[in-house]
Amino acid sequence: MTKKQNIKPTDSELEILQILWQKGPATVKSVNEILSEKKDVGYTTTLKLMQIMYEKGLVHRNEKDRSHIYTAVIEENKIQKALVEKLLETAFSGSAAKLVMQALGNSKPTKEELDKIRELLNNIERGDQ
Amino acid sequence: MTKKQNIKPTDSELEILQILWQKGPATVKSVNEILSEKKDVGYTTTLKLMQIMYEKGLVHRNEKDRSHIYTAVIEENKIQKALVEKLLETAFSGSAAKLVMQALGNSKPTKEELDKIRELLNNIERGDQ
DNA sequence: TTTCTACTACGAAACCTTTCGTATAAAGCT
DNA sequence: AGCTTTATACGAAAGGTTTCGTAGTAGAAA
Repeated sequence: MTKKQNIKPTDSELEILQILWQKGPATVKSVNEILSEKKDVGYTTTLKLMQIMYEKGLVHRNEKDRSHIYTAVIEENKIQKALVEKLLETAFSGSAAKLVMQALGNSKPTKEELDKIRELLNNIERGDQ
Repeated sequence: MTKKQNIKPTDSELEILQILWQKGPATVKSVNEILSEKKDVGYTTTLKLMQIMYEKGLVHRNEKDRSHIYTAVIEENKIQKALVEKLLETAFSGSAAKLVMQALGNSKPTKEELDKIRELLNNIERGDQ
């Protein structure tokens, strides 16, 4: 029986997960440093959030050293998938195409990205993957 | 001075907005009927939510009849745009292409949808629209 | 007119998220 | 040893969302 994995991080938790995905294992201190670059947040606030995330099983932590080292447990992909699915359901009535059009319509993808998407489209059509 | 329009509906509010977008103007009763098909929710809960949405300016209501008729004020597109932008920022580090791949990878778009997306890709590349 | 039904209004509880202050303790310094 | 620094732990407040019970009321039915 493995611990049930919570797949619905809050907004603040997501911000922290993003940092962990990007940096890899990190201490509260370093996460907070990055976090406070873009928002005004106290150290103990970040600490508390990360402790809660630990209780929820969103992160793992190594307590060997005095300053614990936290690691994201859930893969970035899984969260992305869940969030896209949720958005699809709650705001696009399940139409992925509509979501895609919105996303593309409001951004400036590079030629490379466009080509990658084309390739994916072709694969889907061929029934690949 | 027009009332400031709140662009961040909560999850429950979104569910209601979706119904209003789909059905057009509707009473609390009919919204609740649809809502309770997929979740267990009491009538007064839906009523309260819609009253709050009214206070926030998310919906408009016609009080002529005894059962008020509610209409979504915000356009579906605007919310979709805002939500996609938020998701892009909070979970995809701004990469629309990644989001698109996720959305497509986990759904089965029809040939028509695929073609529409291809067309959009071409337009973007040509610098159209 | 009285009763019944179908509404709205509203307060308050329950719950969740975010924030931060204070307590405590280990480690390093003098 | 005593003092300072740097951590964690934890409780609790503040604010927001969701839920629902109760009260009030207009209109229909008897």
